[in-house]
Amino acid sequence: MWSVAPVGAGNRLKGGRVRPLQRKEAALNGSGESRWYHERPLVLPVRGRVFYPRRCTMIDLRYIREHPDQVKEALRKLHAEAPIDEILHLDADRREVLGELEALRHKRRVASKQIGQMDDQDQRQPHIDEMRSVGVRISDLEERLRDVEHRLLQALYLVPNLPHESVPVGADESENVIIRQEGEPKTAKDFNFEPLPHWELGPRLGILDFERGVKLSGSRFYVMFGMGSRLQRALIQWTLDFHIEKHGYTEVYPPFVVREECMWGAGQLPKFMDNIYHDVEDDLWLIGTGEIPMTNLHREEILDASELPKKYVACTPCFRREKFSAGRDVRGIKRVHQFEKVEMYKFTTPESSYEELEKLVEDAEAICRALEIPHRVTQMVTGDLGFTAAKKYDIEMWAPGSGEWLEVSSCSNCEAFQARRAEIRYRPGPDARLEFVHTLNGSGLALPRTMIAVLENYQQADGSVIVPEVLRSRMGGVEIIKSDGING
RNA sequence: GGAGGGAUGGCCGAGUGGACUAAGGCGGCGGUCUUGAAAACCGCUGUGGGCUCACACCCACCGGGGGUUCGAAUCCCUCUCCCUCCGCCA
Repeated sequence: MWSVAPVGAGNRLKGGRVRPLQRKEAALNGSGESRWYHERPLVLPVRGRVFYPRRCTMIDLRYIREHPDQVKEALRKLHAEAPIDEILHLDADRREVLGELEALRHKRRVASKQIGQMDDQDQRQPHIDEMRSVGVRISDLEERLRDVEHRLLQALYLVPNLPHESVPVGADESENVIIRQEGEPKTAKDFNFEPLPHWELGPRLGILDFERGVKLSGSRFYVMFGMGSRLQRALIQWTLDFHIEKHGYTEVYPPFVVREECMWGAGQLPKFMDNIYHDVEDDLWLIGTGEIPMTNLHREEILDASELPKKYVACTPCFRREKFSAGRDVRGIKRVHQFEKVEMYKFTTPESSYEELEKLVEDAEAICRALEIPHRVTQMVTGDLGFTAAKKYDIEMWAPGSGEWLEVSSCSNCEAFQARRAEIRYRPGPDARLEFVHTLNGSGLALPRTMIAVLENYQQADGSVIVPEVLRSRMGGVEIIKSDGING
């Protein structure tokens, strides 16, 4: 059960919340007074155990300990905050307590062995009495240690990944750097008519239905019909096959709901707690991206150096509460609660991860190119990196109807950030120490936005949409989606 | 949903309060022997942390957590996971 030393509210995660959890068994059998609800500490559990900093997060802690100024400087560039001073303080506390505790444990161990070898009860008793008092001190120190480690770990989990040196410094997304662009954005002049946004185009064709989405599930939900649904399915299959056959990825079909520790491992918790759907009944979490199950495929594993890099691709639904973007992008299918995404994921050695990041971006771009849709690659500046990435590129497709560049892919190198949280390691050589792998993820691509780009780029004056050539064989040879295409 | 059985090192597997510093075996690494290999024999073997320039040393880890005890793989409580059978079911 989750019994740890009591921690004051001030030690709880900033912005987090402590969720009451139903634990009938615990309430019935446990020692606590609470009847039906237990407060759960916000500590990463792994296989049901509390995940102490002595485990994998220690490497990160050691870096903070030895380079506090660099860490603070990096956080400043990220425009992020983390309790570094608190971490340093707790770390010092921890080591002080630990030193004292271990000395006492050693003393007890030696003495206990001697007591076991004594026959004479009168001879034993004074030693037993002494060790009894040592045991009390050990218990006290252990409780202090638990408390300190608990607080230390909570603080550590608030530290975002630090940026790679090659990432340009910038405050926010407005300063992101355009790396390259392929194709010219199409304008009304190119079309010879005013291109429609997909939220008009789709319903007119009878392939997108927002009213029924609301009827079934509420705002930000939608229904696709006929050739719309078929177009998406063709895109998914074609994209998966593309990455499998041309880029050497292994297809994965993972669960779409996961345990809480998967969320911590992938870096979704604690930061994005309020953006994730969570089933309280069985304590399962709906994935917001395929990155989550794929990160955890090798959680707590030691990979063989010879099998790196491991490259996976999966199409998964993604569920997002979008609590942080209320009122933004409310029209169309650009920002929705449920969508499909083809996700690429790599486990690599530290030496090759940046090379693999470039390849990852190229793999995603190849999809844009094959679809013949203008796109560009942008690099995130430090202020727009997010919580888990050390370096990140976005790929944007031009949507002429909506009149904007649409982020269809995001490719990140998380370095050891997720590997450390999920404890994914490999042995670099026969006698080498275990090291954390690097993990990378990249959409290849996100379906609704790719659908938007296809619909808006391939639309014609009469409201019909040409099917991109590469998809036709998967759509029964259909070349044009017309308004009578519902049953097509 | 019901009943039962389990969880020990890379793997198999012994271990009911003190020599567990975890038996034995398999695998792996090194060596002896050999022209070479096999076999045989000998030795070694995990993870994390603390303290260290380093070595050495110390602490923890037998599914997780808590407890009893001078002392716990072993006893108690609790949670999780896995397996088998029955029931239900796409």
